[in-house]
Amino acid sequence: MAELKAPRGTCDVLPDESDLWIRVEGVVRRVCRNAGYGEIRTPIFEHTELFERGVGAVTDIVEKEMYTFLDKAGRSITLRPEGTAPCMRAYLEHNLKTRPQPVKMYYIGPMFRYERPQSGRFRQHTQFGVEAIGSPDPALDAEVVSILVDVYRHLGLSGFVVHLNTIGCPRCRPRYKEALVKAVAGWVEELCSDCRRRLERNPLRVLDCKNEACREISGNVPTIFEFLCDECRSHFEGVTTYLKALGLAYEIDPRIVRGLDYYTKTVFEVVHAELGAQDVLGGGGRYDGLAEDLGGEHTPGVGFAAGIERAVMALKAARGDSPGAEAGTGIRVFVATMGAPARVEGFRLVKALRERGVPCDLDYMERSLKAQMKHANRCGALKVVILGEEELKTRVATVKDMSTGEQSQVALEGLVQVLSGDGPGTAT
RNA sequence: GUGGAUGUAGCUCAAUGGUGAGAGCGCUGGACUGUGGCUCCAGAGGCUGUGGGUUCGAAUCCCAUCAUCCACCCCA
Repeated sequence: MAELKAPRGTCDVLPDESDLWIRVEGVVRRVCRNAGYGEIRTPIFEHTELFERGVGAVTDIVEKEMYTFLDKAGRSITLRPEGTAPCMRAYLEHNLKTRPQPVKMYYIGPMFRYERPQSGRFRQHTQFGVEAIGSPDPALDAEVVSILVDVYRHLGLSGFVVHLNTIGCPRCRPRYKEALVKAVAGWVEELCSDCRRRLERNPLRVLDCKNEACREISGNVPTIFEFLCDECRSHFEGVTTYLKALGLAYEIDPRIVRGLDYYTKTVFEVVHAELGAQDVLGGGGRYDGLAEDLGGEHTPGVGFAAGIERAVMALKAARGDSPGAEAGTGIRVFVATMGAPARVEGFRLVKALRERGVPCDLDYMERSLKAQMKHANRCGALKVVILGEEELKTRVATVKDMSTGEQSQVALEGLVQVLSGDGPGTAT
């Protein structure tokens, strides 16, 4: 057992698994680009103040989960815990309002939160997300939801559900909070200790408590829909209209409230049944107040963030998690050689094949021919080129098809062409 | 930060307080001196997480610590 291990809550993605990651990232990029979103790459650390003001000073993230340190000049720096505030910061800093609106951006990258690790939760995790900044149009809310869903659909994932809600705006939300507190007032004794605390700090959180008793109580409480102002009501209707137009299935779930302060109006989550307690694949919403929180002028925006680790977990759960017949190394051709002169020839051949875009490899362990064949098989090679003294002498290599076992003789000169699929192949 | 479970070979796991800690898979080699998958044989690989303690004797019992897993809180 190695004495040096990856820090708590972090992990290595080994080559076996990285294929899956690359697939997820590829789908994200394709779906985003098709919808007119360009990639933004913001720093991995920011001034601590950005998150204190953006995410909200009384959120759990800011209160206890940030990786914060002083740099050598005494500045307070924080490893980013989320991607939306940095995107908005970049929008304001670079005056992106001077560009055609809305500005649509996506990102993929690591986020950091000092939390106790558990299934689906890490101290460094990777999020992909999109932000559409500069327009209050409910069509954008729906677009953003559909982008997230499309990513999962294109990954072949099923068994996920879109939960949709609205949490109003600074005009109507306080009225609802008040009504909520009043409605629960008679049952405070029945609430769990966490919820009693929530009641004071953030009453909406009582709605998504997992405790049975709390759920029963909050189930009988008025929903926010009765308290929405006209603007929020029509915005929500707009969002649902557009979602229906897309034929996108969703469930209105008055319990989802989200934990970051900047959300207004639309909030949503995509949950997956097979993920355990941390079942949220991704979530997001509208944040029309964020720009002002950061000292900019009023600028509406919507977006989401989703966890790549969780997407990968869901994909693994779906395929029964049987990497089994080892995904292979992606090698198509293996060049087996015997003797030093043949190895030099093989080394050149491998280089030539790679130049032609054929993934190939040869032995580096001084293995016997037999062992090289075995190795080639395990690597998943489709063809093996055998080069020995005889082949060198006659300038004709033996090519074995690993699935049929058939062998053919191919002149060295035409080998690259045959193996790269250009020529019909076979000879002499 | 809180609660529970678990730490033995690269992986999955055995071993009543009592010889030199084992097996399967994987890895390397051989049977087959130039031919993979199947089979058989062999080899390499361990400070039993770490540090204390109890004991004639500890992988095993006790304490501490670290780590992992699961759940809470919260979130991706």
